[in-house]
Amino acid sequence: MTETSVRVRFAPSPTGYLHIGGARTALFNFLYARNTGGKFLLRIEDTDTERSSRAMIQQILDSLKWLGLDPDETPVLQSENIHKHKEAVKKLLEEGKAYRCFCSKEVLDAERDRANKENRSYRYSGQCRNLTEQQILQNLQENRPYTVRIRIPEEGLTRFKDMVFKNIEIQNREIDDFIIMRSDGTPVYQLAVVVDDASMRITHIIRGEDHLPNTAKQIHLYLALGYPVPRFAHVPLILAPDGKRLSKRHGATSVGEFKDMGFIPDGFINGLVHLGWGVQGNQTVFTRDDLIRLFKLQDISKKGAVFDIKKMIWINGQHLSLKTAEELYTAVTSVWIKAGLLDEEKIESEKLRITEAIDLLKSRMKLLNDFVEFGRYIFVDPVSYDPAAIEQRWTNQSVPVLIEAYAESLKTLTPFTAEALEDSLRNVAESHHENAAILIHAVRLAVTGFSVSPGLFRLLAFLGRETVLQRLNNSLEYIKSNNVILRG
RNA sequence: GUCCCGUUCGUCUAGUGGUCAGGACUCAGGACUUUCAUUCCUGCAACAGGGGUUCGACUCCCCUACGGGAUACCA
Repeated sequence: MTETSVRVRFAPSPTGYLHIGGARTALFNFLYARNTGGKFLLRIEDTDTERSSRAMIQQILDSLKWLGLDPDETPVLQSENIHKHKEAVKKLLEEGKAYRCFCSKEVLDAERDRANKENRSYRYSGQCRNLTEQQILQNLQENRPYTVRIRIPEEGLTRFKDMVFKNIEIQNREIDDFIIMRSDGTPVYQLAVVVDDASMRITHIIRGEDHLPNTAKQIHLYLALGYPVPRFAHVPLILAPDGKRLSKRHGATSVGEFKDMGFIPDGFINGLVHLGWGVQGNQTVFTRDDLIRLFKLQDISKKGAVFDIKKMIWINGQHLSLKTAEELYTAVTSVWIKAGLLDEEKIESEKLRITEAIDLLKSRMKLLNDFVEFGRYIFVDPVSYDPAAIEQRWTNQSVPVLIEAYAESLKTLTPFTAEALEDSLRNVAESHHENAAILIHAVRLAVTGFSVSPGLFRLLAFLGRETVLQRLNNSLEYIKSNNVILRG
């Protein structure tokens, strides 16, 4: 790769869990890097020590790992770069591109309040913009606290071409001489990002639309510091169903919660990518490789997207059927273990059998947790039967007779295969002058407890003679002892 | 308030001057002489409003409305 090769970063602040919005930003960065053969980096913006925590950093790292969005280089901690930030401020000060501001916070706040009350837009008065050497010296000698402000040109226009939002123009007079270093000597975010992105040699900044208005400010910093200005791509925000911005306080769900719901990474990512990205054609389900191949920043929409969990679940189901039972093995067995249906040893000892069970079920599942709810009967006899199904499938008076006859025939059936099981069932039905469907439904309910399941005969073959006979007998008993009303 | 941005079916989106405005989710029907939670088919449903420009606007321009973001010694 040449030195112009793409370097992008995801820069979360560890003040909370990684949620859907952050995950999507990380994903877009990752896809862009992979699509262009560039590097995907991670920087933790932990300068707000009050709100940041180690635990949160770990959570974010874990979530990214689960999503398969591993950074290509060691993650950078912003807090470790403070000396660089301070140096940059010093340099700006020396070159006169920034200046010390001795106005107190109280005075500033009061001015802002007044402006708001009078419905004027607030701007810094510029009090300290042109202090003389003399005045500055005197203030310093008096030990008056100061912040440092960047000097923004009073005239002119700042413009840049956003890769999503196209041409953006902002009048310089709209940009305040914003603070880049606090009175306690710590640099402010706006300065820190610019210095960090430059030192990480970031070529493309892909981030949320909420940073769009910050961009002009940052461009002035790049210019003042003599750094090359990177390209920007702002992605629209994700909205809650009421159209409001999705936030921690308002409907945002952490990545961990989606994992717990039973999403698999590829399904989740595919769902995520539809929030603000679309490509010509009718494809909805994309593998990771598809996305890497097709992803273009130009195809990101400018409109905020409302998050739709139903579609997300459907997409996850598509991925579940797309994957092989082997690929799903670890994920599915772990939910089964958690549900107490399996234990660790069997994962190894019954690998073949479990793989077959997954294969039987997977095309009908939407979330991993469905394997527990709808896959129970793979491991244990039904302890109850769906009441609606009882009403529908067991109330025919010939049901007990049919089940009994079928059970009888299964005692000696060889081989115990799907084909043989089906032939046998049809024979039983026919010899009793009944429709095979009646028996099929009755048996399914007996064996699974549900009115729905994978193909019945394959399932019976899988469960084996002993289990099937046991469950058929159980059902007979249930029908008898619970006085299931029989009608002709 | 000011600045910036946006507005195609309920939702996610395709569409860049001439299309019956396409697809997906959801929902409703139907098919698969075995169920559906799989699969397939069918149906419902959209260019925010008003002005221009043009032979012709969802597509270009302006205005209005609505929505979002930003306006911190937070990130």
